[in-house]
Amino acid sequence: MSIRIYNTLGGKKEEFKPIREKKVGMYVCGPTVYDYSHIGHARSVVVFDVIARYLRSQGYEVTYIRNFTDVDDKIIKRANELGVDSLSVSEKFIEAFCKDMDALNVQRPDFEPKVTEYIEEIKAFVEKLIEQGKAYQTDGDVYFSVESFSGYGKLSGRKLEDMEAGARVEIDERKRNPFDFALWKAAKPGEPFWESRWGKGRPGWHIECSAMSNKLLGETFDIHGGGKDLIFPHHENEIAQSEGASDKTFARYWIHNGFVNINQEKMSKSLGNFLMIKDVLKTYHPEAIRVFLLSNHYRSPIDFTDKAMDEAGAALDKIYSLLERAETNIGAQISADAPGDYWRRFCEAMDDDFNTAKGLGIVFEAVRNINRSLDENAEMTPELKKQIGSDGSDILKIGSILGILAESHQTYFGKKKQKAIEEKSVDAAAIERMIQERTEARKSKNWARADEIRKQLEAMNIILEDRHDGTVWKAER
RNA sequence: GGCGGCAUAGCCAAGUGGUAAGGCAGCGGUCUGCAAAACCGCUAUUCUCCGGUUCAAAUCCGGAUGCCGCCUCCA
Repeated sequence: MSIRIYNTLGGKKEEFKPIREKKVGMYVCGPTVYDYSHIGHARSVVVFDVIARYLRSQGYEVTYIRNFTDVDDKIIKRANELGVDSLSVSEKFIEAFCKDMDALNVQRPDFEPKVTEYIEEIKAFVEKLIEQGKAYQTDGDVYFSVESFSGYGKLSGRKLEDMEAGARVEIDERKRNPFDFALWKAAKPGEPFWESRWGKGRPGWHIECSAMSNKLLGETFDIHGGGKDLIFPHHENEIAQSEGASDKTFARYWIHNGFVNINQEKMSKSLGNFLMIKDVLKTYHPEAIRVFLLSNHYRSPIDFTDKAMDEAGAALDKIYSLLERAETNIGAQISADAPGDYWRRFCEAMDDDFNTAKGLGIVFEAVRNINRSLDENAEMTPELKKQIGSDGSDILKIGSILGILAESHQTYFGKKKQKAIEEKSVDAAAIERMIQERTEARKSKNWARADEIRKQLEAMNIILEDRHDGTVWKAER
């Protein structure tokens, strides 16, 4: 079974064939670190995290790279606002980014290159383009000449002639074509700079990805990803530079994820509705965030609402509850191994352009079927135990790709209780005492007292479940 | 102005030629002292609308309407 990927370059699904058998080079554009990361960054990072995990599960040896842009106008601006140097701004937000992504159970890429660590490679790349006559220098700036690259516009489906009518680009007399873009920018007073043949300056925005991917993955690699907004101009320009310099295909498969909207509105500075990951994490379990992000196809827009997040949380509860029930019934811990039918169907969904939404549907089918099996069979026969262990194992294996179900159900529900205790200032010991009293009341068939206690707890957002082996409590969402 | 995407039940959503996954909410039922949880059943004869191709279309083609994104160093 082969994997099919929707390639932005060409605009259709294609069978995925890596350059080297069973090896994949993947480069994803990371953040410009001038602020905390928002939920949109989370989507991009989670989507490509899942893609990397899935490819590895299918036997590919993946070299996954995600860069940090740590020199940039916005970082300099922020540094000036704060009265610190730009390096301390970028370091601070790189650290914050890593903290957020660790919280979201994102696996670290193999390399996380920073622009400031690849200045020599970038200068050499620019030099090469100048030698080839594809870039030119004016004052201390160096520009790439878009007209030197005949394929310019092939990724975004634009033509230079058409775009000139747009008139949204300021005319810079020093550029030969308004769409020429900076490879190297001369330093203004007070800006960070590196010495170069063209004077003191710093890299332009696009060149870093070309230089770093070239160094780490070679002139041609398999997958290049990022948010949809990067298609133009960023990725278009990367192609122009890289293919201009090497005369070879740059990246073979271009994958772009859709945006996250907030209550049907685009996140934007004017609306001031940027939703930071660190803030969302205060309210929702990180795995619920992943479930939410993966419940739509990665290319579609997705709408962040409290309702959608509550549903994602409920979905996660449902899966963990099933795992708890299954382990209790078979009297053993379930581990992710011995792939079965659900896993096979999950892989079919993922093979079709990483359809995580369909994959999650398969998880719920498994959950329902196992629950039914447990409802219908009072006797736990060895065969039944084996079946449930195997199906549960599929769920965990799928979870290991989606990056969910990484906790034990004890930890998961324990944390939920803990959170309820802290946030709603309930007293766990008091709850236990009340439950104890209710249990006594029930034994003596004092239903009125039993119901009264339950009502009291309900008022504290505590829900009771009377099970065969005792009463347990849960915090209402 | 140029380019691209989307439109599936009350809500979210998968489905790219073979007769509508899954989740949430709702209603009815099983279980329960009563609940909760879980399960079962019901809830789109139909996929924005109009044409066309085909034995067959939510799926392909043309058109209409509506919504959205990019063309601004926003993932």
